[in-house]
Amino acid sequence: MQNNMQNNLINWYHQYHRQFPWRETENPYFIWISEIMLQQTTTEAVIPYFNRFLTTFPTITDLATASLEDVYKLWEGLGYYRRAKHIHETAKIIVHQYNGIFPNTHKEILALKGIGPYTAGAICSIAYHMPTPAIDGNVLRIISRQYLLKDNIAETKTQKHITSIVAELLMGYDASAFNQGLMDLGATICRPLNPKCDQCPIQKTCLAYQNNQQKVLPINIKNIKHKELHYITGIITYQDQFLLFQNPPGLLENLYGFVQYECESPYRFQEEFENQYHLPLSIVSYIQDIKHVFTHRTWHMHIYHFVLDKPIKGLYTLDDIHNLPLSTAHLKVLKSFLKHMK
DNA sequence: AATACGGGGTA
DNA sequence: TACCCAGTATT
Repeated sequence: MQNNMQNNLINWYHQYHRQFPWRETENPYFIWISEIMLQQTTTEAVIPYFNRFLTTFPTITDLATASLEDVYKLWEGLGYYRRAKHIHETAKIIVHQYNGIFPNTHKEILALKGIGPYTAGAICSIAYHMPTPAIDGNVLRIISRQYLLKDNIAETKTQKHITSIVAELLMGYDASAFNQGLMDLGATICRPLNPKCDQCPIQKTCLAYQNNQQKVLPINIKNIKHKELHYITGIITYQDQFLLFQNPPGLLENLYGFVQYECESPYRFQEEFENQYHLPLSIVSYIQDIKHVFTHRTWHMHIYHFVLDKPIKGLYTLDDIHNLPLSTAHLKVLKSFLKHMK
């Protein structure tokens, strides 16, 4: 066996790989769900969601026949809720077009909703041992260091270049162990900050290490515009019920939340509400301010309690709310209100 | 090519 | 703060 980068990585992986629930199976359905959950999400965050999800929906057919609301509820708090919608849609397609069996060609898998180049490559290599690259943030970083690539990994051009390098490296090796080896190496050794080069199985072939550039690479320049938004967030009650609405397409699509307007005062909120619902609203009290940070915006929620004097559509008891998917931001708001009231 | 899309962890 | 995380879809 050659003492090359691939074998060094694969041997290291077999000896030191991390244990995860999704590594106890090669069932393509389980691998699929894990890879979707792991998109831009840490492994620790995913573990409980993965276990709950597959206990609730042990087969693709179980998932396909569930309600979208139940799928969202299981996703509550995990973020990027479009993933839940895509998984549900895709499960139905697999039942109808593939007889409930997860497809087994790269082309068919890549065509499924919510599955892009990374996820298709990961599923094909892990579930089917196909020689497909799976280029994620870890791989971009490791390959940049290994080959001393000084190009910006945020650019498509650089990502294509790295994809072609990995495709070549993979040939003749177990892509499952190789790809997962890169992920584990990136998470534990070849980390973004303070890489542990002294423990690295592929240190000998690492050009960044040889040139002492491991703390400089990769180059990752992206400009993220961050907006600060101020809202009056209304806890609107009628007797023991709360008024919620379901988000339109866009941010937090289909999740339930409290009514909030981007305005200056609770009196403006009253006006906005009366324009929209054609019903009067009384202001009861200020509750508190809560800040919630998203990737590209921050919400400053100034929370007030309002009451309705007539019932309208969209009122839910606390028991009802327990079964509805809410965003983490508005779960915080609800919690704050309940604490404030007792 | 740029932007929208969550939430939590880390230094 | 700023950046990162087993990225994808849309414009």
